[in-house]
Amino acid sequence: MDYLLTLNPQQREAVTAPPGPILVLAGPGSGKTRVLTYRVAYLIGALGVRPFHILAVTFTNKAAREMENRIIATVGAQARGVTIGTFHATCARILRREADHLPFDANFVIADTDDQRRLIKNVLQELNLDPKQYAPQKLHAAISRLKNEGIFPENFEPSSYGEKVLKQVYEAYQNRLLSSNLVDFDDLLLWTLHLLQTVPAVRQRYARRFQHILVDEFQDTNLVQYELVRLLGSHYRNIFVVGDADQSIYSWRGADYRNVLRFEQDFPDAKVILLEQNYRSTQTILDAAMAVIAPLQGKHRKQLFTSRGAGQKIAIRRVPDDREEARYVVETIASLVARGQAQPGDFAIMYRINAQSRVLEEAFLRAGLPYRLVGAQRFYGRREVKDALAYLRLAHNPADEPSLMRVINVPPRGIGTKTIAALRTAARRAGLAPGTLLLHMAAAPEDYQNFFSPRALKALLGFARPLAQWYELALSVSPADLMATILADVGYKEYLLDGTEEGEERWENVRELHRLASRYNEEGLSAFLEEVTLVSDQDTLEDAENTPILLTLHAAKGLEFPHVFIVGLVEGLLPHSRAWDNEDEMAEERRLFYVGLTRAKDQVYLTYPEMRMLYGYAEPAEPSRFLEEIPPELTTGDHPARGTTYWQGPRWEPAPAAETREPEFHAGDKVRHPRWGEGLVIGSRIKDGAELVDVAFESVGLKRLDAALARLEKIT
DNA sequence: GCATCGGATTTTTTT
DNA sequence: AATCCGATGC
Repeated sequence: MDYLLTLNPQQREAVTAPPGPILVLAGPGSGKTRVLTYRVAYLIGALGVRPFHILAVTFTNKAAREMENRIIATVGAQARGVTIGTFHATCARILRREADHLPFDANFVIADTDDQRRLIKNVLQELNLDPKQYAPQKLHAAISRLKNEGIFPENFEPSSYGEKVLKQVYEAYQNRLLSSNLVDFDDLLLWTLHLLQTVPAVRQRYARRFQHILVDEFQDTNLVQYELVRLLGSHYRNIFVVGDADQSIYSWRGADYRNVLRFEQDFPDAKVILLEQNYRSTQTILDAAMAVIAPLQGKHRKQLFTSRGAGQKIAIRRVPDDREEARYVVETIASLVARGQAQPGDFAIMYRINAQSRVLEEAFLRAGLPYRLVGAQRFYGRREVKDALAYLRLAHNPADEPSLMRVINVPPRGIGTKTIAALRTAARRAGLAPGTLLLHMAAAPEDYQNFFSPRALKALLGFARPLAQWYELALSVSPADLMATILADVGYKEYLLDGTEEGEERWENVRELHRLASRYNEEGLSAFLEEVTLVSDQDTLEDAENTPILLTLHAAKGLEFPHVFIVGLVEGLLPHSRAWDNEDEMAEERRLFYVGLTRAKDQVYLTYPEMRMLYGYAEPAEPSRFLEEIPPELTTGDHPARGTTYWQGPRWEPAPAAETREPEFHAGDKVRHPRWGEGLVIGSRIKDGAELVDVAFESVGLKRLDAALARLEKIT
């Protein structure tokens, strides 16, 4: 147990605490991953707990893999018996095993966001609801919220007309999922909870099996997850949770950091251990980070400290726009690397929204420097990848309606909206999923002659017959071979390769997917489909390569880098404009910035552009309020409070009177711009005290300008 | 049934 | 800017 010697007293206290409920409040960089890992090792090595009786829940699959490897390194191969995984993956395993008690069967497929949206749109159509009035996205979010609170459609009591509609949609949506043998992300948790609540035998089996439960990132669990932990731990009460309320950044997906308080209430005998010493960052970085979250009130206000010393000041840089910002990032990295002061892999560039990655990518490409982008979306979100996966899912489970609808006419095979509507109707009458009906049709086409026009029947059979073959084939061949067969059958390669470069790229992606599938020869199709659906963004990150990494602040959680850039520090982006009128969301933006800052070991670089791109237009941007709150003495460069004149002239204040100000420019005015020449004013409006003028220039087309900044001159 | 065009709409973060 | 949607014409 040499590893115990490497821990500080608080860490050791946590690792060696006697069984029972334990709450570890761990600041960033305080070694919580080590504590969790060693705790498992200690349970096995010192207390003789059998790995089979341990459940460890992590936030990403990558974290799960790492933890497993580290436990194995500490206590040996027997550690493989520990159940380690994300909530979602663990629940999926339980549901497959216990499917007998549930309204779907064990080979269910997990519906991703895309499937969910598709289904909701279908449901709206079926219920004759206008998707303009009831935005599918909003409904989806509302349904997800209900699920995260543990509410099934039948338990939802609507209290307004809107909620009544919501209930209707939720009900229909849930039925669709079930008839397609699908389970969405939230369902994985919800059905597992339902199972544990309603089938005592199952609850007891798992509660007795998991003598010890450990949960990482506890501040980002939602209510259902909390209940799951509580029920699974109900027999032994050995629940070890680690979290940091200041790093709670997922409330929009139902996470509730108050689970930390709830835990203290539900387990009044819980031992609470504080880890405050930071082993990651310099004191300057910690001081800046604490300043950012100082306005938040909390019960346990932490004082982060390190023995590493002050270190470098935080570099703040003001830049004209996002392109210059990206150039600054790339040049700074290149010059530090050239001078031998850092390795390319020492750098991470973080941003608030994914859209910001593009300009950065372009800058790296232009400079000819390699980079890595963290984000599953990048690959698994591609149309061609989704198509190929939909085919595989369909072969695995023909009842999968979203997958069927996705590919039934891709490549085009004469099955249009009319035919699909007829197929749907026929399926509903027969009480079958459309895909199942197609299987029947392939076997006995004559049964359907009366229902479909000859033309429709022929088109449908053109799909139904191969589908029936794939369904057979799926049982006997590997996922990779199945994929190859299907794609060859439908001529997918020819469909993609249309002579354009984009087509080439798409086909490359399909081949990449095929390569991934070939890793699942042993585990089979079901495992492959599950893996590709549950990948998290971080899971796509491979450690080996020595290149800078681009990622969102959310994806940065749990990671650390010597040098961290956070870009786009302007009002509207960080904090995001969606948080402007909501105190809770604003607090979360603050924590998000805090998470970003505390990822850095040695040096932080913050940048803010004067102009922000929005929907293709440049708009003037104000420095983020968070930037101003960092004590200037911790920084070098362009701290907004350093008295650097912001815009030319007096600083632009959104005065109340300005709201009623009349625009100086009007549609029809002719104007001249020093750079773009003559143009015609299309319109002008006052927004936040600034006059925004839309001008159509002969030279460059339509531009939106701030009248106070652009030197626009009226001409007659 | 399908391709094309123009207009509207969009972006927060992700399992 | 990029994508999605619906209307139009073939």
